[in-house]
Amino acid sequence: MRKIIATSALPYANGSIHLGHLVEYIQTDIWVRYQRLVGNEIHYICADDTHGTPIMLRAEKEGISPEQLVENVHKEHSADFSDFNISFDNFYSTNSIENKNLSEALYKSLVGNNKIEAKEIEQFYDDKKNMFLPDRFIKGTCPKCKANDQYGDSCESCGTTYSPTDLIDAYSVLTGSKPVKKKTEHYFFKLSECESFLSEWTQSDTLQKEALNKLQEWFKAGLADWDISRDAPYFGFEIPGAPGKYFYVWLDAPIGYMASFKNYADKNNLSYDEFWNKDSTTELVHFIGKDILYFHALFWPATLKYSGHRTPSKIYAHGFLTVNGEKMSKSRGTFITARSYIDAFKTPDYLRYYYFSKLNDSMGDIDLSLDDFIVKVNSDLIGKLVNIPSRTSGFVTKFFDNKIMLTTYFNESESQILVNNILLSKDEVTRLFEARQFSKICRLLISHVESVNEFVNNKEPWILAKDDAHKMKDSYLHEVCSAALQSFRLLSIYLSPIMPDLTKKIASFFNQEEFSSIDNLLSDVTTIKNYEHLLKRVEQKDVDIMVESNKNN
RNA sequence: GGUGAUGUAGCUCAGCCGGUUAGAGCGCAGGAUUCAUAAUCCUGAGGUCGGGGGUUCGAUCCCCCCCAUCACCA
Repeated sequence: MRKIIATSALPYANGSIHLGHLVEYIQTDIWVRYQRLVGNEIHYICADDTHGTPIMLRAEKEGISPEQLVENVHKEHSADFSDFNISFDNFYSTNSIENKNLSEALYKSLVGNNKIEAKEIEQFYDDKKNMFLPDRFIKGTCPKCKANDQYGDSCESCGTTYSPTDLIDAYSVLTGSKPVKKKTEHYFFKLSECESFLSEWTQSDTLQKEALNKLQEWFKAGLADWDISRDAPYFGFEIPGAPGKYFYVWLDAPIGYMASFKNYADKNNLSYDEFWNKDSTTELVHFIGKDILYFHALFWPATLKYSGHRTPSKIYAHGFLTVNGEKMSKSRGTFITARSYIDAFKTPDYLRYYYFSKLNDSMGDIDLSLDDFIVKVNSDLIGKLVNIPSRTSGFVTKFFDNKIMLTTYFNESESQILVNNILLSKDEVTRLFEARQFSKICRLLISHVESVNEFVNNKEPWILAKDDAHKMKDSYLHEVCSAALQSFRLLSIYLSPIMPDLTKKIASFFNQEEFSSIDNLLSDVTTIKNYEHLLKRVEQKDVDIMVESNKNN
């Protein structure tokens, strides 16, 4: 049995969860639920990322403390994840005592290993607000295309990147005053000294090919030391022995994975050390978006390595979400929040299925086409999948007292073959789950679903039902309906990591609590409940309501 | 600007190391069927595989250029 920690990236506690975030949480959750289904020990860990200037300033604007803000957001995020059936074992916060202790401890180890260096740098400063300004809090006119109100790091109009000094008429977003340069001492993590380790680590089957390509660019450019400190005022952890200096949010954010696990392990009698010690034999798997590859494939393993910990086993990066082929947009209503989706559809399964049908192991972007969403979900799930019990269980209820035959008692070769083909797909399905080839699983399973419908069509149970001989137990009619229903049950087990709401209902239809293991596919299920419709169609008007509600945000 | 990715039937996507008539689902047309909350099954039409050039006996799949879209540039 494998022992695994899986993580999804920590959502920033500065805004609501939207459908773009959910690509990652749904992808991870499906993978995690699959691991549980095959009996591996897996701990799904996450937390809110709570520190940094944007959070400090937003709290100030709302007239509350940053602590209060991140607590409010934590409640909102927790409810969103729960409603999407994201099965975290722990969803914690980086603003926690465990994270403070671990961040300090890791930092001290880095200092002990001579990987931290203090350097004096110059930064922009807002002297009305008395604080240093991150690049994105400085705006001005683009030196190249003269577009107004461009951020301090790059121009959204022409795409040029530059430093804030290049801007014409730069001003502070906070006060409008002209930023002035000011010297300050910062702490740097000497990433430049980690090159040989990182070069080796990144090539040890921890990354996707595309990610590796990307890293080659960075290696080619040479690794620069990493500025890990910020000056007060800053919402975060103060650096030990350095009053007024705080850890940069990206230092303590990934340590939040450890902190969340520590918090969880302490409550559940698990060994923290077994998972994080240098010589750990457990697996550490990070699911991330391709935008934060830099942090997870360079800083993070280097931080772990030089603080005496194990390094990640796998970094799985996914692409971005587009809606209707375009970047999510607030004015078009395609910047869709998790909450508005749930309000409109009540169950996450439609979206979980749709993402599942499109996801694979690459870093490519995926598109949520809302028209396609409606037809795909309705056609695959309602038209084909749920149609199986809908069209066959009536006979079982009417003639066979809700009893279905065990597959081992099937006499007829076609019903045996139908079920066997589905059983035989188990290895393929598990292999594809493990490899995150979700869209391939989807095609495979739907083709089985189609075979079941084809089988029912060919066997014409409604004709058989006109003959009294077929209304007897173990008759051919009984076998045909049982084969369809048993097939449906097996397919539902394969689908259970994807659609927990739906498959829980299906389990209950077969008088089972839930589908908890893939190992006993042929458990002795013999009775069904009277059929009640399992899933409602997706209506255009629900999509419209959702899109409309996002236009006002 | 540099780097990387993407561009395959109306739509959403598959296409392994280059190799016989390029695939699926949806949609569309025709047919079968009526058990199922217009749900199923069969058949069919549909593509100069972004454009141009090259390598090769042969390229959607390799190389170069161009166009479009997107991302990253710490």
